[in-house]
Amino acid sequence: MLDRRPLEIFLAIAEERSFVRAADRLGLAQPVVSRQLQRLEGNLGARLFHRGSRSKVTLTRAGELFHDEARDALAGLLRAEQLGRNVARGATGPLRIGYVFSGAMTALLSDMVRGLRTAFPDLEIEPRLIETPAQLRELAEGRIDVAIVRPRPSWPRGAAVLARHHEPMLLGLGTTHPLARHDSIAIGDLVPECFLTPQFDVEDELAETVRRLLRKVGARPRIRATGDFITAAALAAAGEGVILAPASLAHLVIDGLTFRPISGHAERLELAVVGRPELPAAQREAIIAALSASRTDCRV
Amino acid sequence: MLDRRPLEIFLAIAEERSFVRAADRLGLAQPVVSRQLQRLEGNLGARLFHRGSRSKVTLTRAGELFHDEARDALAGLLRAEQLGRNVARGATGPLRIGYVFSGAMTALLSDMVRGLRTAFPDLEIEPRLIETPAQLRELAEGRIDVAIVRPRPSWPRGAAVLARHHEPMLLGLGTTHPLARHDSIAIGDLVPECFLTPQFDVEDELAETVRRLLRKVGARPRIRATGDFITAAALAAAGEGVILAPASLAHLVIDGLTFRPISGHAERLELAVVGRPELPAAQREAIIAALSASRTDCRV
DNA sequence: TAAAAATACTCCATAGGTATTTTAT
DNA sequence: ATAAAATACCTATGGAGTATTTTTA
Repeated sequence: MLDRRPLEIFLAIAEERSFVRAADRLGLAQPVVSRQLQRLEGNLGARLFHRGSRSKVTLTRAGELFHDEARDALAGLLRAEQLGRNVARGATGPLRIGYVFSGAMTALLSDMVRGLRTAFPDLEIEPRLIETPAQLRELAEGRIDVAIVRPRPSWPRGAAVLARHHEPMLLGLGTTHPLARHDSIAIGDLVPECFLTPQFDVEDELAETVRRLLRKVGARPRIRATGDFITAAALAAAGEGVILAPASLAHLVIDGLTFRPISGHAERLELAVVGRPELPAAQREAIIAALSASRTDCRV
Repeated sequence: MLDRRPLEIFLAIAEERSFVRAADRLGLAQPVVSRQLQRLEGNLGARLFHRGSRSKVTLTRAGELFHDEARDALAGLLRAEQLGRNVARGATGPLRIGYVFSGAMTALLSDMVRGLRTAFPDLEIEPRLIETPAQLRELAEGRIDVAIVRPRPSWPRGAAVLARHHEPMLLGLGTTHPLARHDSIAIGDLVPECFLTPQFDVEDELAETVRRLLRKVGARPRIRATGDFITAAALAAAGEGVILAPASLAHLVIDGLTFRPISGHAERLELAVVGRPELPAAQREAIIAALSASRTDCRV
């Protein structure tokens, strides 16, 4: 029964202490203000203003008591509307990002987060490290909003591929390693080498990549799991083995470690950024913009 | 822009998880619900529900985020409306009662407070002891709502006289006092007596009444001020003097004290209950009812 | 196919506008 | 006399209804 308009009008009169000025402020004709207030007073059953034709309009006691609640109620409506619009634009609320380790290793995750943060300062960005299959499941269930995953032949119903990313994998090895004398390294030369791979989970991205690489020359790699990527890099620098890393990590300067391209059909790192169906357009665009702007090879 | 109706409809759909049932609950036709929600979604710029013809209607993520604010906003509106009505009925908010001492000495104040409390449990009743002229000033300025005062030939503009109260003043004196042998006492016999009067302020009601009484026989009273009424009564019981008290206090049993009517044109206690112009009708009626029901002689 | 939401239209209540009157200073 | 609120009357937006079509499990 009590609606928004009468509250606005009531509060405008209360602030302006005049029906004419209240009408003016709201862009209405004065009789509209008169009638709306009368209707409100009728509904509540009490006069809210003393009005004299020449004298100042003043709140009655009932009006004073009503005033605060009315203001709060209207503020509540405005806040709901504001929040609704922000939610719609994707400018507020939580945004849950799933990513595989490679997503963090390349610049994909950080570029995306930076771009979103710039566009929507109030967004609650929540990144979570999840393997690809689990991400796709959670994406379908609406438990994450964006997924950075390994490419799949098919995607969950309605999921939108926002970007595809691919870059070569480089070989990281100690500067004193014999192979470091070559500008690029043939896959065949890698057969006797020990590959150091960070192992996070049962499904181990990098180890799998290494296996695919050596399978091209009919060999199985020697693999040594390490706890994390930095450990692997440090051991490689010490000559304990070699590591595979995406090209975008080549600028990662580690003392005694150098990177070389792998000649021939080198393994490439492939990633895809996928948004859930109802991802707000503004967020989609911000993500695409952030990834297009990134220096890595990225096409939508 | 955001109004009450769309919020109600949004929340109804969210609760019922069905457009048809939501329409049913609100007593609307189903297309109304559809259109209103579409308009809301258009205004906000986001879908709020997933709807399939056969499947359950479920909130989108935007809808979930919007839901809480929407509910709060609507609750705010309802509360404002509720409070508005209560204020209008006079069922809530502060009610400031001014009263002169006689108002408390007779049953007027307590009857009024009891009646109002019964009718409006939530009312914040604030009684304040104020002299008559100050009460009338505060009544005109809207700083008190009801005044229990000595009658005046004219009242502030718009002030409504809710009740007039008058009762005889009795003489209180020690049971062993010589005058106590008479059933009623002539004013002339009181000339030599010492009147004990509680003195609260410069304007001293009871002392003034005593002076008016003795003036009828051309005499000036001996007056002895005491701090409060009970002290005066105790001293009178001890034979230190006599007191004047309204008849409604005659049932006040104090050991050694007895009351006698004053014959002839005895002074009468006159009080009036006046409400400020905009006093809610329900409060006016509750006051009148409370005072009519009281045993004291009271006419409106 | 059947149940539910969307669309197409019709109607009318009321928000809003203009012109005028009333009121209090 | 005049500024401001109230009243009278008109218009049109949009809220609500009925009938119908579209959609998907």
